[in-house]
Amino acid sequence: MGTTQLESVPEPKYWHLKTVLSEALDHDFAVGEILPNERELAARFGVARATLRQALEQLELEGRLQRRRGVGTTVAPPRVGVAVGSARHSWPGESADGWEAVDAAEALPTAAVLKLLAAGSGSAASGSASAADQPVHTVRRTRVTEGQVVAAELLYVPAASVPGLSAIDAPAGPARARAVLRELQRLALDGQDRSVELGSARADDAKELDRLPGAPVLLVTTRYFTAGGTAAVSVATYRADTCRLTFGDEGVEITETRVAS
Amino acid sequence: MGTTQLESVPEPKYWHLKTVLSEALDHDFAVGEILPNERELAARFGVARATLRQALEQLELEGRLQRRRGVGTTVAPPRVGVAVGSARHSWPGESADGWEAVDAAEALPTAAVLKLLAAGSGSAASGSASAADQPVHTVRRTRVTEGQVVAAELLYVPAASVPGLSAIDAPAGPARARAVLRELQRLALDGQDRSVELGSARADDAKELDRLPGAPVLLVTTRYFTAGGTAAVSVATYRADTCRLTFGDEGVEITETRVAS
DNA sequence: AAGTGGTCTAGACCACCAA
DNA sequence: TGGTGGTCTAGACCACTTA
Repeated sequence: MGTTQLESVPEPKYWHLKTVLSEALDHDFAVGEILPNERELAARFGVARATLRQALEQLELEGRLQRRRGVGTTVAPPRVGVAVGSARHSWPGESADGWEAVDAAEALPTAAVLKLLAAGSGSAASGSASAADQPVHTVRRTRVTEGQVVAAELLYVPAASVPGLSAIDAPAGPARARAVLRELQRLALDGQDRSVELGSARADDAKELDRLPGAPVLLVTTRYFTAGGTAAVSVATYRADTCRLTFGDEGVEITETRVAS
Repeated sequence: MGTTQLESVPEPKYWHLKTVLSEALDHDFAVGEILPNERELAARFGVARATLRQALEQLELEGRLQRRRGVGTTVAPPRVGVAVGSARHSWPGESADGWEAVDAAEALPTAAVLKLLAAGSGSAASGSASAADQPVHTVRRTRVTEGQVVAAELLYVPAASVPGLSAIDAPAGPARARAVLRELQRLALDGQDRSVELGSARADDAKELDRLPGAPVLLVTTRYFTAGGTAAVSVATYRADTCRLTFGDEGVEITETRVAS
């Protein structure tokens, strides 16, 4: 009666497990060190393997662990900070910032891409279905930081945006991708627009990022504006486990995060 | 022999399930509509409940579904875009942007907070342990968008940063929090620094965000610089399921994302 | 071939919400 | 009180890596 029943909520096992493991990682393990395998860890803590895995999954989500099938679970290094918003208003590929052109192709835009391209154009051009029939050049790029692929990007450039685009005759491959970027850079960039959200890796992106499909990723969507409207849209898929996106307005960079509870 | 064995990889059940459900959500369901419960869905698809849950978890991670214990699973509305980087270089609380001061307190900084505050100060002041002994004012804020709490923030202000801070005598509560912010705004802001990463909600943040502990969140860490160095640091915890962080340099806003595979 | 993490099952019980 | 999602178990088999 008088007892206030303060927090009688039983903490879930996996949550407690995660806390214990997290502290063990801080004190008793070095970066890169291999943990005991899941079956042994589960036995050691007296829980089912599924419960143990639930704790490991969260720690991996937080960038503390790295798990690879057939290999084992290792202690992850601190997340690498990748600059996303430092160079203000520039076309993709204008500065050597770790991006590598991979390939380029031409296709009709999906509904989602069309929607991204349509917004911001101001005039209500959605009346006719013309935009959907216009082909879109897609450029695939990859971003490498500290020897590791941290992001895969798809850039969509409507053929109508860039006049010189139809003259490109390079065969598929990096050369063609670079050619498309070069043409794009000829235009006057009026502004850009960026958003970040959580997603899960599509099969193709996952392969490029050396992760399993469905792995958590940070989706960075950028729209590039010219006087004519939205000239291009890119969707970059960053590994959420290993990356920290930085939007430093200056050269300064945050070195480490993790605010303990 | 001649058969190239093209992609003999069997797609995991939960992955296929997710695809099927995703398309069903697009075509046959309206926002807010309640899905059949997990046991029935599992039976309908002929899989174990755990497998069905794996698919639902991913869809929730992608912001397509919303699940509430004791209630059910509903179709989520499109993510709300919350502006994070629009107002350039301003102290927290300077513009009425949906943030509400909740409380303020004073405590010794944790090692992680200390680290964030130390970096960027230029001079090697880490020699003495003085900073660790200096109390830090912590301000709790909450951000509401469209009637929903989308973020919880903890702002750390070293007492040494702001001279007028020691004179504050307001009792705990919103009034005290606002008083601390007011003092902070008196300083000249030299610059700021921002990073975004994936995390899981601590118990206190989860409560504020109306989620379970461990829910996926986007951690936005901001450092505020004055001539004297890092004057304050804030860590904002955004609901990853419902939020899309926008860094628009202008008034333009992305309206919808989701690039289908 | 042996060992790892990834997937899947068929149950059980619990915490929470609404009627 | 009944129905929902959340947690947990003790198994099984599979895909992958390494030796």
